[in-house]
Amino acid sequence: MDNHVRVRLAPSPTGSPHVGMVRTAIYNWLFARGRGGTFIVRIEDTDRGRLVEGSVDEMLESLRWLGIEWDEGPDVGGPNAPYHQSERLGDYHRAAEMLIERGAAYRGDCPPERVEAVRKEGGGYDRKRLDARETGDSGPAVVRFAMPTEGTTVLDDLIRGEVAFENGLVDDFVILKSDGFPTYHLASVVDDRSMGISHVFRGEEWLSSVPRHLKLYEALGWAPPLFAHLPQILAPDRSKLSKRHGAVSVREYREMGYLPGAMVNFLALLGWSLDDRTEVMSVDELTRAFSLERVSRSGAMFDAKKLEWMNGHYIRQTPPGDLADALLDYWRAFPAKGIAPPPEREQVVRIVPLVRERLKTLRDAAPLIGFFFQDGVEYEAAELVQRKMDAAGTKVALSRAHDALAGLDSFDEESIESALRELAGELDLKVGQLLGSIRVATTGLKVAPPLFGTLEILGRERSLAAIIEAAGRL
RNA sequence: GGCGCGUUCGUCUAGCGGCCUAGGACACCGCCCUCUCAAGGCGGAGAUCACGGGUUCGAAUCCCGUACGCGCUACCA
Repeated sequence: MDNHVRVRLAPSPTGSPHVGMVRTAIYNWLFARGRGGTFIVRIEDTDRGRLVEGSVDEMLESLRWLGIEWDEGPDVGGPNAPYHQSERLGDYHRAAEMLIERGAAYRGDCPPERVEAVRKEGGGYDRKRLDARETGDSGPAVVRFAMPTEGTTVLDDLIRGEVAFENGLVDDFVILKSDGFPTYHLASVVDDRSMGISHVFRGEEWLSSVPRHLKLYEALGWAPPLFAHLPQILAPDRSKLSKRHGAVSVREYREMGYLPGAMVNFLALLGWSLDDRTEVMSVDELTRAFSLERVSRSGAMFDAKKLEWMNGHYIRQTPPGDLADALLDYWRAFPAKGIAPPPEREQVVRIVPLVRERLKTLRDAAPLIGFFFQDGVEYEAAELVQRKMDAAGTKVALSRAHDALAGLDSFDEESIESALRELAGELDLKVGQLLGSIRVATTGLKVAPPLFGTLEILGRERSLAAIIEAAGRL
């Protein structure tokens, strides 16, 4: 039973992959993986007017980046595979013809206003009146589904339970457009059937269309798949999430320095939970734990702050070597947010432990460690002078620090720390005051990685030179 | 307007009749730790469980109604 699971993600190539679409992808994927099923990506490109060049590639690239792998998709189907609906027009036309022959659909070429008008007259209207041959109207020909005017259609939704719809309230929707392309309703039903889809997980905005789909299956003589309508992802103002609310495409999050693991984990939790405490979960754990029973019914607001926290958590969990690789990859992909020229991996691996718990995103790294890779540091001389100190005192402190460090047998973190702490005592300064001056002198930053480790990595020569130069500026 | 779905701390949620004087996480506040900033530890504030009726010995949990929010109502998906 379980190995009959075949689910699909059916994106429309109309722009960048939205986080809502990605969440739907994650649920489908986790469900399939958890049950030894198949996960398919099918491109729903039936609206030629809204097609956006390159969006299929961007979509697939985003899924790949997230680690979401599909078993069948537009890149593995080969010619005539049903993965681009635009290549399967014959299927939809055949289905439409079948429906027309059975009297379940009809060709109508009168304008939409006329359809509406005839419907409003009510009382079991004769659909032939919608045909131009009868009415004398003329417009582009479309095929409409003859929706039953009586009875109730009931769906047993996997998440929401039974939902009933009055057939008479659903209009005769278009299944084949005048340009020869099918609408979503026909195309998805035909494809889900031909691809052997067992479960349809999609956004709740589709719930209202269910009676159409169920009646289509019925008229075609096909058994429908199981349905689960997922809660929506909301913007901070509870409206639908869109560009005006900030980043909505996964590409943007990638560019902002988010880790794919954090992204998947966070999105999985937007509308689903395991229990009352487990939040950080690997893909393996998610796969094992995911179940429809625990998907919530109400919409979930996209909490960027929590994503940020989770990303920081993932960064802290990442071993230094892996984090260095992630940073290098990130800088390579987005040079503007990196360090030029690209640093040596070895060097980054050494620095990473110093800043790992200070990063919320990969983007935070460059400003914090860029000085390691620059020749000189920039700062205002006044910044060297710490609280309750003056220029003269700072100058003395700096040159004494230089001497102390110069005399060290070994220029390692521990030796540096004890030397500097001792010096602070001798100068009757707070440790923070002394280190503050040295920090600015060597990094040019007021907020920087821990100083002792920083100096060790910087090395004796560079450290001493920077301190001397700073003293000279006072 | 019609139809459908939804409604527990600001946010994500736990809860599926008694364990709830409602638990966890993010955010927020305070303290501790501390070379800056973080991270971490400890503590705090924050939800009369949308509202009103029922059912029941007992309801956040079941039923009905109302309100509000969202979705659909396209030759868009």
